[in-house]
Formats: sequence, structure tokens, C-alpha cells
Amino acid sequence: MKRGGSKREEVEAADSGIKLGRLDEFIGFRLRRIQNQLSRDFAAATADRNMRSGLFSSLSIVAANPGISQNELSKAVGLDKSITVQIVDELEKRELAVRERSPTDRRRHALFVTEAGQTYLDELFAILAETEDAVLHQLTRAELALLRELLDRMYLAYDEPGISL
Amino acid sequence: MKRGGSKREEVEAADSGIKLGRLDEFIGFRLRRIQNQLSRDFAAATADRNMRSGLFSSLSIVAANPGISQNELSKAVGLDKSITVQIVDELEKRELAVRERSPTDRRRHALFVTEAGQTYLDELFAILAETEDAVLHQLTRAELALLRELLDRMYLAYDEPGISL
DNA sequence: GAAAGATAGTTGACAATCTCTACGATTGAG
DNA sequence: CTCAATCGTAGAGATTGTCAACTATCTTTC
Repeated sequence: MKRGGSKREEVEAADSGIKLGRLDEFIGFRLRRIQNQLSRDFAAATADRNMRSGLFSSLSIVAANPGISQNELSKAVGLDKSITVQIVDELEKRELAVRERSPTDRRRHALFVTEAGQTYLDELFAILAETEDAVLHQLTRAELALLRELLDRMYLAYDEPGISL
Repeated sequence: MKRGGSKREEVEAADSGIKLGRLDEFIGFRLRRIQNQLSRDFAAATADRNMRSGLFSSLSIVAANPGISQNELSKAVGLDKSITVQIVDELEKRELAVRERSPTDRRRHALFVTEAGQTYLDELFAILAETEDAVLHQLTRAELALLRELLDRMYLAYDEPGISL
């Protein structure tokens, strides 16, 4: 690993006197920490909206790929087929998306976002943008672009990414 | 596991056609994506070691804060008291840590890492470092330092962080 | 110094997810 | 036509987190 210098800072959690110790040396820890906060904030901001775990990401993948099959969706989101069934069930029940049998292959269900689903997505994306802004306004535009690039470069280290939202 | 295929899964155009759509615009998405891969890799690399979810982070917090109480640990790790009980139960059963009654306040259990626990931690930290290196070698030293700083700056946007591992 | 209330740890009931396996329908290869 | 693979579905089981008691201690208050 890298940790060249031995500048030993006392790393504590805000007001409690708890130290993080070696955990603090790891990027993964920092990533998780922020990501946790972000998703917590997002969850809080959408508490009234009946959000289920993979629902938002699934819906937005469907929106970006009209006619996608459930199987493809499963792989894209990184969930098991059986979970995708439940999610699509709920999407359909709430009329955010619809299943249509594929005419060419009658085993497949082609998925499409309804207008209500589009509206729902717009709302959630707006909330998400707001949530992120609360944190990102700490960075300049240039820094933000750089951060994006670094994260992408890291992600490309994986030969077969697999989106896993 | 890193390769999440249920059966044989060709490296073919698995996610070739799938677009991310607006999801791709968000930093949180990129964070989660990498963080997911990292923890998946870490889980795979430690599959033989009986890792339970909060166990590693809890143990390392205890190591960094000898004598910490279970309550403090709960808050630090961001888990419910009742889960912490289970985790400490397992830590004790595996002789990685011990509970000792506090002499000043007999309600509290002061937690300490055993030598075996220290060894265990060393191993896991080594694995974690390896796991991260696989991704981080894409970045130069300078970029890595910058990334750290940007992430920290983002995190400090929260007045009352709350570690939540 | 005794009663009332707060706090630490524990337990168990419960709900939400994810994993795994199996099954019917459909397709495609031979 | 036969047989294997794929898509969607369903259900059993494990894991994990939430929540509401309950005990034993401590602290506050009168």
C-alpha cells in the first residue's frame, strides 16, 4: 500500500472521542462513509414516497433502456432474477412501468416506463441532485470533474464491471 | 463473489447494450459502484474466514479504542445496540475480543481485543490493502492524495458525521 | 437515603432482503 | 420431434436490521 509518511493524526469521530485507527487509512472506508451518508439522506428525503431498495435504480435503468428484459435488468442492477420479479411487480402495481410480451420471443417481458413512472423518476432525480449538492458544493467545478474522472478510472480497473447499483 | 453469475456466464455482451441514462450523472452512483465492487472483492477474499457483516469494522474500532463500551461501539459503527450484542457475542466466542465489567460503572462492558484478535485484524487489514491496491494502482500517488482530500472535504460537509461503517 | 427516572446490556418477535432451487412455458438446435 | 437452454416465476431458508420489552445498574430529586 502507499502510506509513506508516519504523520500520526488523531482521527476522531466528531464530538465523541472515538478513534478510527487504521480504518482511516483506507479509501474504501472513506467511500463507504460518504456513500452511506448520501443514501441515508436520500432515503430520508424520499421517506414519504414508498421507496423500496432496488426500485429507483431499476426504474431508471428501464427508462434508459426501453424494452429491456427482466433478465438484462437483473444483470444491470446486480440483483437476482427473483428479486427483479418482485421489483417489477411493484413497479407495475404502482403503474410506474409495464410489462409487455416480446412479439419475437414470447418468453421475454419487455419493460417500459409509464408516464407516471417518468414523472416519479424526475422527482427522484431532482431529490437526488439536491441531496448531492449538499455535499458537493464543497468542491469547485474543476475538482468535481477531477473526482469524476478519478472514480471512473478506478472503476475501469475491473475488466467485467457489472453495474451493481 | 466477484463474478456474480449463477451458472456459466460468457464474457459476451452481457452489459454491452445497457445504458445508464441519467444515473451516470451522479457522483453518488459512482461512489456506490466502486464501493460495491470493493466490498464484494473483500468479501470474496475473506470468504474462508467466516466474516460477518459488522464484525471487521467493530473489531477494528475496539482495537483503536480499548475499553470502549458496547453502546459507544454501536454509535460508532452505526448499528443498533442489539446487533452489537450479537457481534460482540461472536467476537468473544471466537476469542477475538473480551468483555470486562467496568469497575466504575458495573452496567458497562469494557471491550478489549485479544492477541488472536489483533492477529486476525492484521490479516484482514492486509487483505483489505491488497483489495484496494487492485483498484488504486490506476492512480498516481498525487492523485490518490488528492482523492483522499476531496473525499474528506465532502465528508466534512456534515456537521455531525456519525461514522456509520 | 428512598423513589423515580435514565442508561447499558440483553432478548425475542418481527419485517425486509437476498440466495438458492425448482418449475412451467417457450425457444432453438440437431 | 426431441432435448437442452433461457425467461419469468414461486417458495423455502438464511441473514440482517428494527423495535419493544426487561434486568441491573446508576443518577437525580426530594
